[in-house]
Amino acid sequence: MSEQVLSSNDTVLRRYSGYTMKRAFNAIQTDVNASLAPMGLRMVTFSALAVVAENPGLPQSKLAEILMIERPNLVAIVEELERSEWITRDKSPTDRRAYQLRCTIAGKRLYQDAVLAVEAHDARMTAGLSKEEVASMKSALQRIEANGGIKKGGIDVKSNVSGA
Amino acid sequence: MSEQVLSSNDTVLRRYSGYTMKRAFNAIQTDVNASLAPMGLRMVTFSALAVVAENPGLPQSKLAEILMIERPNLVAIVEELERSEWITRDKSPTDRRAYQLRCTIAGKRLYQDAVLAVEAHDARMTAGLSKEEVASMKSALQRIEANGGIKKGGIDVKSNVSGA
DNA sequence: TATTGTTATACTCTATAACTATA
DNA sequence: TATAGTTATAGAGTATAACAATA
Repeated sequence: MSEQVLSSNDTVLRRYSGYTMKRAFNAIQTDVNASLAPMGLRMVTFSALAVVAENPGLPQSKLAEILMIERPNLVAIVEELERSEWITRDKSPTDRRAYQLRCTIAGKRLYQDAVLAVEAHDARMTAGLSKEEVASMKSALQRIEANGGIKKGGIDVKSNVSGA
Repeated sequence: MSEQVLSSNDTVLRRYSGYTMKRAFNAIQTDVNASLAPMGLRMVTFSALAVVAENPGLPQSKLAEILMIERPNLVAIVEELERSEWITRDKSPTDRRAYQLRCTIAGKRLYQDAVLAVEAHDARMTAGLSKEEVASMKSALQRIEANGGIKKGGIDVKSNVSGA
């Protein structure tokens, strides 16, 4: 024993917003997925269901844009919701390339239950924080998100980092 | 047109901390990886390098525990840092199963450069927020992380953090 | 020419089981 | 028996190219 391990902690990383945010988000994701799993939903399928419920008739391309998911990756998500008969995909009468997404009755009912589960999850995760503290945190997070979209010298800053 | 698409936004999801946090973290991750890529680092390899730099001699199992990475997944990360000759893996004299991780001179130099890059990244992402707002956000995020470890009716009660 | 939805594909991240060599 | 490091593997999540049908 006593391998001369010092404080053996991550103090040095805690000064970066990103590290702390990653750990908090991991905790959130674990908890929300555990909360939604019993009703057959995941974080992303809940998000898609919510946006469809609030924007009936919207096409997949719009849903993908709203959730910032690439169109190819949305296909399986929409299929999953359709297979469970929580949403319908009807051909658009004005654009025969597009589908109109809408919640079924069962989908709306599930969505209502899921909202309660996610609200309970949110309350659990923010326990000990005042409404003002949570509001302030969300505001800061949205500012960070907005700052991310800013490109500096006209150079396109994207995420693609392939090895090699 | 007028596909009857309403606000076509994600307002309904913005009330959940997790959704806003996911979007903010995506922005952070994209930016930090773009910042570190030119020096051959990613977010996770930077984190590992930082912890090794601050805790010379620690074994992989401890590094995995600190960063909350499963041991099998840490192997490739450590290999990557070793192959680049930024850390060394010496057999522990007191436990022949374990390795002692240490930064090389080049690793320490790279780490210093990377710290500057990550600090610049952090300043960029939190631009427009006061020091107090950033500190408050981090505090809230750490509280959320701590709340995640707590199981209510069960056995798994972890650390009870201060406050409340 | 551009867009919608799709297929195929590939790379990353994450989680688990099981092995070896030690303890 | 338990632990340190490893291998193999499988599941998500994410990104791009290219296609058919349609605009």
